[in-house]
Amino acid sequence: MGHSSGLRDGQRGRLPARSMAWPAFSGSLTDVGPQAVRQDPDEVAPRLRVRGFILDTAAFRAFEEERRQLQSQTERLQRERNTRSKAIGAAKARGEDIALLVAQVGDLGQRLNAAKAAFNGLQERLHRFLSEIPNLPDASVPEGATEADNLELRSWGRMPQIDFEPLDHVDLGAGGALDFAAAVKISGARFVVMKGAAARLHRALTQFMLDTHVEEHGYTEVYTPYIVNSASLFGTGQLPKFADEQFAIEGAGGMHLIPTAEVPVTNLYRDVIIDADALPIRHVCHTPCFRSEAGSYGKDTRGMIRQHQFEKVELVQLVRPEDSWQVLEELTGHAEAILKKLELPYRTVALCGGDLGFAAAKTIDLEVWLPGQGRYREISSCSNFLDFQARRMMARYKDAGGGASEYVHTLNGSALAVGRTLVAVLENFQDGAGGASVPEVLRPYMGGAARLDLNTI
RNA sequence: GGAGGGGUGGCUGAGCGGUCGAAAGCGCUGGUCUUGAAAACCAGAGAGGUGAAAGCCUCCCAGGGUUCGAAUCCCUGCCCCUCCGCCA
Repeated sequence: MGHSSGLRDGQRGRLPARSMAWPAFSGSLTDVGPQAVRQDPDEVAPRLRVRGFILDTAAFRAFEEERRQLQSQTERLQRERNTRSKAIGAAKARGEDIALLVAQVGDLGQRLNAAKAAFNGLQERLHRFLSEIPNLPDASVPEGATEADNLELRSWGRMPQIDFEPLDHVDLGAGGALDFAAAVKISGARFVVMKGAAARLHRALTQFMLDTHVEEHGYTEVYTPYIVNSASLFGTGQLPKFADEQFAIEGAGGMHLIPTAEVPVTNLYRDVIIDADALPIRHVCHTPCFRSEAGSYGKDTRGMIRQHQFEKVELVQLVRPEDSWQVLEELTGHAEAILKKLELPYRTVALCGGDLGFAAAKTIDLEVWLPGQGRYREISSCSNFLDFQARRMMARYKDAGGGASEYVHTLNGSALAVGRTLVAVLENFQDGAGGASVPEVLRPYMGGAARLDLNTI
């Protein structure tokens, strides 16, 4: 314990890369982040292979060897400078002539600067190398490369009895309720304009989800900025590796549109030592999410399944390490509760290693049944990050009695993606007459209406 | 947008370019005292890197510069505060 491997100190979590702290390593090899690489690359490499990440242990060893050499050289010169300067100061205090001493220093400063530059350059490359290593998957994560290898855990609900050919949401909204053409004109592909009943349904879903999590699941609602700095994106793991997937704001010094509320909400606790009594911390937050969808060309181009802008109600928890697996189950249950209340059939799957996000140790997806497409589609993703994000952002907790601070564990999950939920409601509750019935729980949010007319806007 | 003032350890707040990693107070930890607590008194304690260890090296917002030597001087950036202007 207390063992640490920070690359740079006193500069925690700030970008650019040069000034970012590498979070410390302070635990056993079990269930720690890639920092364990520094302890035992050979132990970590096979575990990373489960998610398809090949750890270049040879490169790492080369880095370490160079680091060792440059660091000791730099520190030796620093020590010499300190010693000589102190001697000069002491001589001066005694009123002696210091000219000779100063002359003896020679080109020490030059040599030190050169050594420092070499060391800093190495540090930067090493830091980049380490910060692009994903979290270690939990032992329970199934092997596999793609979505097809995900493991179905359970399913809930009954498929709707539709005695006509079900339409998908694009056709259901073709009367203008979902206006993709308008969105193309004012923005471009992968956007939607919702009108009339659809727009109201979208708002109703959001309010319903927020109210449920606040009133029934004990979450505290937060409202956050939709634009964040790079340090925040580093903290949750979107940077440096996934810059392409974010929308950066030009000329704004590293500001980005948020890809998910996870970023601003989790980063509320960046560089914070939380009172242990305050745990668990539970936040629910509704935000738009912005994703460039780079690399998904040709994928889900029809409809509003994959958009550059969508709304999401997100659950975020910060918990004591020993509680995080239990909390993953609970948090997933909170997301499931929304689907159940909406009477939407879904199934639960454990993501395989290859499908796992960068920062997650384990992820459970909820997939809702879409009659219009005749398949299940992801509508929520609930993950345990263990201390991976906490290390990146220095989010720690401390017991009241003092003692060392420890990293919290962070979790989050969509509950739910609002746009996809709207799609699911329209497709599952379509009535074959250009409309859809409104799930009971939503009616109070829809002015009591029991049916949506999608053709009148 | 304009004009000023600032960023020092958990907090408040000192700090002539040379034993300053940094005074003091508060808070914190341990002890004495007390039935217990409070008060009082005494003692202790920053974070990190590296190394088997001794030790050595960083860190006074960040980056750069001047200097034998920078918390202290200079430049740039970021952030905060006050006033003016504009504004949902």
